[in-house]
Amino acid sequence: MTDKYYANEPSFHVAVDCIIFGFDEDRLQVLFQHRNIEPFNGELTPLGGFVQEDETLDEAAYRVLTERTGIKDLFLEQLEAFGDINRDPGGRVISVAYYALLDKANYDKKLLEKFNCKWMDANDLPALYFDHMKMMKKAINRLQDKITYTPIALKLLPQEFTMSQIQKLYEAILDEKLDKRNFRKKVGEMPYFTKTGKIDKSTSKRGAAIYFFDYKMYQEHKDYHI
Amino acid sequence: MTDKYYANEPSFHVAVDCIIFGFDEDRLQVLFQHRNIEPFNGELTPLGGFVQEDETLDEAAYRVLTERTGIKDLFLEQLEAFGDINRDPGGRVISVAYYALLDKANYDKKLLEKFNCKWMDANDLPALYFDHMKMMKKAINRLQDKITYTPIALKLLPQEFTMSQIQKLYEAILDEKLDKRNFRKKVGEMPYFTKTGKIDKSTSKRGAAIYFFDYKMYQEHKDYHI
DNA sequence: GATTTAATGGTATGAACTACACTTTTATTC
DNA sequence: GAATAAAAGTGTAGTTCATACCATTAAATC
Repeated sequence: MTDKYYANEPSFHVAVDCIIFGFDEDRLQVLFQHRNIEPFNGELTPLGGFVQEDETLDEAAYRVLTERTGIKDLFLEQLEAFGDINRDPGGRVISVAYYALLDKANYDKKLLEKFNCKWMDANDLPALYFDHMKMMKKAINRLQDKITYTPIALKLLPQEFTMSQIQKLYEAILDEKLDKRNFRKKVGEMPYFTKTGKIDKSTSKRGAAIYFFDYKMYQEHKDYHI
Repeated sequence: MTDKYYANEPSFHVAVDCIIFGFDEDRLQVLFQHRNIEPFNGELTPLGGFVQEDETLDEAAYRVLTERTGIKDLFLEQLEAFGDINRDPGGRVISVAYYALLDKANYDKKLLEKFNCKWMDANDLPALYFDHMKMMKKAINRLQDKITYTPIALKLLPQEFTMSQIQKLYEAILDEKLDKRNFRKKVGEMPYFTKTGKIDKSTSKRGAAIYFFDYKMYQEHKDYHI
């Protein structure tokens, strides 16, 4: 990389930190890793890594995410850059925070162990170092906001799901009970939630209709909200 | 700055770019500067500068802003970090975009000339280089979003203003006509818009009531929206 | 005092959200 | 095979909120 114009300007290590959300039955969860570098070696942190010269910020985040979870079908979005001078006592590091949504069921257990990762309940987070708690709060706020006008939350579920599952998912994210009939009414009005015809009997004797989300149709009818 | 832990990681120039909004009678405007460094020397860009070792990102943005406008009472918020590899042909630079709102009336004309700055109409932007147009779009979207649930737009007006002024301001930002009665109804319901008792006769024979925004009261009654 | 110019104030309609409780289905149990 | 249990599924009335829509008022100018 040529640097003939800006050579006199200071430079900084730049990292990405990914707040990775998963969903388990009825709980929103966040993925942490035991840090394997000093300082704070061994402590829990969001998954992160340093940006390399041959990658964009988004690519760095995607790399960290895929190499440690193996999951490629996910939602990933930047939150904000964090640049306080002493945010990391190990050195001046500017960190760009991301959040991601993925289906835990796709997560390779071996990778989880190999990288020493751990799911934690989003309502019961461990003590966090640096400004990681700020990132967490920002990520949860963004997620809560965004699921009210986009269907990104579905990335937390398998491709097929029941109404009860979506509702539990929304309740977990928004951290409040929702009215069943009103919720189903709204979701039912959206043309891109489609019945597969299949029935899930795993959670009730009666069985629940299984839906899938028609991403193609969604592109044409974005005008409905949950 | 110690760097004993991360010394092997790459490092990058980090810049801030500020999308600065102003308001003039009935137009939303954006401040640009003629770039004074190669490449693209002389072209219009948002106000920007390199982050220094002794400052946070926010501080860098605030510095760029105050040193070139002289204004200290403003709204400043980060948008997002931009890190494409070739976004700046002059070298690898990761830029953190900010947007700011300020009252043009406070702007020192001498500084404007000294730094070769120029207000442009937000609906009639010049050709922009790098990813500056992306930043612009993001800034305008954020602004449009945010004024519907916070009163930040008032930072674009003098401390005292008439109802017509706020309405024109909102119309300029949202780029649509608003119904006068409905607008006044909503604003009137908010306790923190307070009449000063003064009357502005500059724009009408009848005269319009002058209001001010009670920031203290706002802290207690955030539950009203425009 | 006639004219001009912008400021001011209210109502009726439709849309959207909220609250709320019983019936259906079928596997399991006795 | 009748009773039970457990979750899925369904509709309506009330209320709140957003929208559409103009005539009157005040004061300065001529």
